[in-house]
Amino acid sequence: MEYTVHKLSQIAGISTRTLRYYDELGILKPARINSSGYRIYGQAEVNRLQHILFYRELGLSLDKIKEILTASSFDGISALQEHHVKLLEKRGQLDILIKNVEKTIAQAEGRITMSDKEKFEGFKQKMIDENEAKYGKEIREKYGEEAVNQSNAKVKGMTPEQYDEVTRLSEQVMETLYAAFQTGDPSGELAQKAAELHRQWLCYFWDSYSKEAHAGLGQMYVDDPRFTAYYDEKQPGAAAFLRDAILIYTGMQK
Amino acid sequence: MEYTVHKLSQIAGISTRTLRYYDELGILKPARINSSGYRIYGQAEVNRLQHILFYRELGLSLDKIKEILTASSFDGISALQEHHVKLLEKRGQLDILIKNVEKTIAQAEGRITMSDKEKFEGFKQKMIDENEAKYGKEIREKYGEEAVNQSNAKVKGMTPEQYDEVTRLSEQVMETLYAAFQTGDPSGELAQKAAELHRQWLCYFWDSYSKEAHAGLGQMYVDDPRFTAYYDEKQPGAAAFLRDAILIYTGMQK
DNA sequence: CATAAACCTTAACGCAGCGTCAATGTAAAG
DNA sequence: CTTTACATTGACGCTGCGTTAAGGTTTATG
Repeated sequence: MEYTVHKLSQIAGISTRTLRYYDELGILKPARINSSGYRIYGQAEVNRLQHILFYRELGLSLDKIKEILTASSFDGISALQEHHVKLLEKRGQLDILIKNVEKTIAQAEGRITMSDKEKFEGFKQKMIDENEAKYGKEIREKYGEEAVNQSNAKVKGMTPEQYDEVTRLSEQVMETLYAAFQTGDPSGELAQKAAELHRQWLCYFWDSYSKEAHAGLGQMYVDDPRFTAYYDEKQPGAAAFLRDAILIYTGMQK
Repeated sequence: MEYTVHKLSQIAGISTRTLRYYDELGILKPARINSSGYRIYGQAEVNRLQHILFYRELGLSLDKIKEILTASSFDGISALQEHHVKLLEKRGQLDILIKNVEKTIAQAEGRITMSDKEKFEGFKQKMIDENEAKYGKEIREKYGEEAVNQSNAKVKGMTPEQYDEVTRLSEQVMETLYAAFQTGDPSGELAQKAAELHRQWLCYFWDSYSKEAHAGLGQMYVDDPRFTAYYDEKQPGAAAFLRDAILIYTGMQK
């Protein structure tokens, strides 16, 4: 596909000004200029822009991004793997911040005490910035390429079709679950469909399916508060609702 | 405690320049000025700064932050609860970005196909900004105050001591688990301690404990890939290791 | 007791990463 | 053939500080 500034800005969610600025800086030049002087971007530029946005998300300056991208040693795939590592780190920081605000609420309500230092845990971007030196070198040396990707092991063993299907399924489970939750009836059609989709999704990871194990997993969604938070994030009570739907679906409870 | 600019900047992880700038803007004024003209901050200012940093983290301009904080209707606790909601949303966005990079890697390796649009999923901060209107109003109206806090329901029912204990315990589980993982022996002393800590942690959420349920939960940590990722994030294989340790601990397997 | 180190102050300029006009040209649709 | 929706190159403006300058204060140490 070929894109003009406007089209590319649309799909990337940025402004046309930004694209022209990146051109001006030499960080993202269009593939060619047409007869009217319009910037035309191709596939390579789309991918390059994605890299730019990842780096920007991680707080790098445009200067550094240019430096990295124009380096002869730049390799797309290993860069993506570095993005992955850094994004997980960033999520770790966010988790700390979330714990922070939870604790602060508890403290404001007089349920716990909290030091002033604790009140600022999770804000520090310093850690991320300092890691820039390490970033992509030390980490990989320390754990090796394979270990870094090991968490994707199950996904990696899949065919493209399976991968697509499992992604689609997990999204469908969520969508259906939330829609079903609105009805309030775990034995209803929507809720049972959610349970069925959940079963299909599970079968991509389980060697053999059993009703008991399925029902057990549903119970765990309620038993473990971290998992409850996962499902309840968008709709509180969704985890318990899913468990009830699964219990009915598996016939373990009427 | 009372702090000078330097001390406060240290514990908050920001620069002294920033503190003076916030003073200049009238967004965070010191509690008093001492005889030498030094800025002295007190407890109220520490809390206010924390609010400022939360809002800044969520992308608000200093102008808006000032507006919010100086409004007569400002309430600390409900602001904290709004921070909580927004931070969870932000983590959702981050999760999308992480999925994005994982898919992009798979695509680069030729395992799946991916549209150009998909390559920019998760970058959009627009969604967050657009939600600002809803933020804290619609959500609370729809589900009611209690429902919003329902995910914390279990935690809320705890005494300060219990809350502290459960937080400490979950950290200990992780630490002990990772240390045990290094030994490679799920029947070893460290691994069994991790299982014991895990049991203690569970008992804060379960009404009654049974070996079978505990062992079942351990199995679920491996069955559900999302949960596996939770434990495997720092050390791949940790989830399966914990399951094995629990199986031995509960006597369900030698 | 002096003096160096480590703080504090205000004032002013500088910079990145765009947003936002302005003035103008081009493509596609009715 | 005109309107509408694009495109172009400037150029100025803004936010949120970093940084330096030119100086006062406090504390530790020889």
